[in-house]
Amino acid sequence: MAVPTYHTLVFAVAREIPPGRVSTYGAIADYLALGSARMVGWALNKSFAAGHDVPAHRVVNRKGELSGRAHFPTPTMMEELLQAEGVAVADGRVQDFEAHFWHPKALGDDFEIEALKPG
DNA sequence: TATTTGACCTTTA
DNA sequence: GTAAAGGCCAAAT
Repeated sequence: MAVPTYHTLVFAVAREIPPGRVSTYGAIADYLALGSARMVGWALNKSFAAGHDVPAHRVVNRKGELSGRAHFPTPTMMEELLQAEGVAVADGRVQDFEAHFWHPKALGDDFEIEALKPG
């Protein structure tokens, strides 16, 4: 966390995703205005390996599909967590995805500064 | 130091 | 309308 790399920003934004809401790789990438959506998913992959407490289960692809479920400890963990938060998931897809969609921009323009503050 | 990979998105045929 | 390929850029090997 000492040096704000791309992961740092992705982790910070992912952590700020409110429960019961889901975001997309493109939304995070667009908010960060860096790299591309691929990097977001790639960064989240390391989130578990690095032991970060990042709610990666709240991040899905543009179609609302749980594309990253296969990378979780268990393939059903992602779906279980979302359902536990009140997000309806069926067949590996988020129901009413647009209704649960959440854009990082909702945090405000000062978030990225707060995220980089040492804590 | 150079090459390969990656939980995606957008555009064109 | 569906299908395929390209583009994006950083991190690990």
